[in-house]
Amino acid sequence: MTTTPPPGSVRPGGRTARVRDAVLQAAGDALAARGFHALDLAEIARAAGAGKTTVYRRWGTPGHLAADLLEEMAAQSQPRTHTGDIAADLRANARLVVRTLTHPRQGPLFKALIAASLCDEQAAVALHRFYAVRIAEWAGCAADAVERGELPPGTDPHRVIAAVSAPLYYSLLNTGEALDEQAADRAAEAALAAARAGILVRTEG
Amino acid sequence: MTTTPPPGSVRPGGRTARVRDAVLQAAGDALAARGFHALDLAEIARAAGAGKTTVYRRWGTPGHLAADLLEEMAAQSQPRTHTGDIAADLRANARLVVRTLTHPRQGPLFKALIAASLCDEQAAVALHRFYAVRIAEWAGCAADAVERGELPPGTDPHRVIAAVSAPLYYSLLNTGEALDEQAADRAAEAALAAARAGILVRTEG
DNA sequence: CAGTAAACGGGTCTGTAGTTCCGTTACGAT
DNA sequence: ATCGTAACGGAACTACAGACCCGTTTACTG
Repeated sequence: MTTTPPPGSVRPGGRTARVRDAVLQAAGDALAARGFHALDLAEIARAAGAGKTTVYRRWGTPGHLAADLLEEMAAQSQPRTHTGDIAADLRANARLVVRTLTHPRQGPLFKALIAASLCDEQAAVALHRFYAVRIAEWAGCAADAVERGELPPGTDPHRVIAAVSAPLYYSLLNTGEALDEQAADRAAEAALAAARAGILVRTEG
Repeated sequence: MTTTPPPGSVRPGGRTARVRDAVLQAAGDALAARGFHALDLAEIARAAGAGKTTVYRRWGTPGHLAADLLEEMAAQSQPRTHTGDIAADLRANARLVVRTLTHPRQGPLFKALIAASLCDEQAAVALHRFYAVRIAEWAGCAADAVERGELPPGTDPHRVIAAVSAPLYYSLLNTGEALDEQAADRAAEAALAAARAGILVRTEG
């Protein structure tokens, strides 16, 4: 019993890569425009100029397609700012999150991808990896702040960054509260206050 | 042009109410067991012992069914604790949220309902109302704390309660981090630290 | 308690998402 | 440059979610 390699993995270049790019682009557009529930693989194939069979063979379900898009997004993750001041760095991070979530394309896209992660296990894993990458990128500024003595020793840089985003996503998903620059700055300051109070420390386990 | 009243609104008692209860129960079970994407109205009808036509006529789409379930849940919202100590109250709230989100039925159900809110506008409105009700219920303990001088004047009780839940939902949805009692206590303490620092105040607007 | 129409529900029909088949294209190894 | 086969893609097929029809049950009114 030999395991058949997944389609697209043996000859990943040329046409295969072009099809993947076109399909992921079309999937992103469709997710942003209509949401995860309306993701129709046949329509994606049409928009991408690819064959319906191809899309079904390589991705199979909307969830797997969303997962692949998330992996691509994680791979193209952008670098953080470096102001050398923890308050300014956290504020920059919070404002970036708000700008992303209120962006006419990115906002709905992120909502759709979160919906996908709640409907498909593979998409969930990909989404968690995506946020792990984003948090790891920004954790540097909190680690530097500990180094400089701006935050208590033992502070977990990942927890600090996560604490900045958390209230923003809570507004987006749970309460539907508006996201603006004030909300961003408040989120950054709240995370900073908690970190300074020594709440966001590493825990053994 | 007379507007036709929605089915079930003219004769809301007797059989109509029984069917609604059975359908919402079956919908909750299905959402918890298989998630929002797998919500099939015909299957719900079968499980509820109702006619397929009835379910399609009264709810029409999975999103509307989820919205109705959320309204029912908001109406049956449970009262909060009253310890008279803000730290203890926030910890109780955080632990309740963690217990709910890790509950074998409630956890998947909440995930499914959030997925529904990201796929259907009506479900989104219902979800936001649900959290508004929950937050309003618990905001009392923060308002009392301001009254007692445990929190700075001008503190927004709703923001304090939202700040407790936010990191827990962020772990559930974005990072996939485990939710335990430690996480609950940390969330409560972080919210308290931010509130004491005067970050979570009402803003004019 | 009787009459009316609101709501239910079984049976049937249909549009379409997803599968399968098979010929064509072109990646990549030699 | 040549060749084997991985991957693509058009077209026909199938299963089933969701719509429709119409007879039956029953909630509310007076």
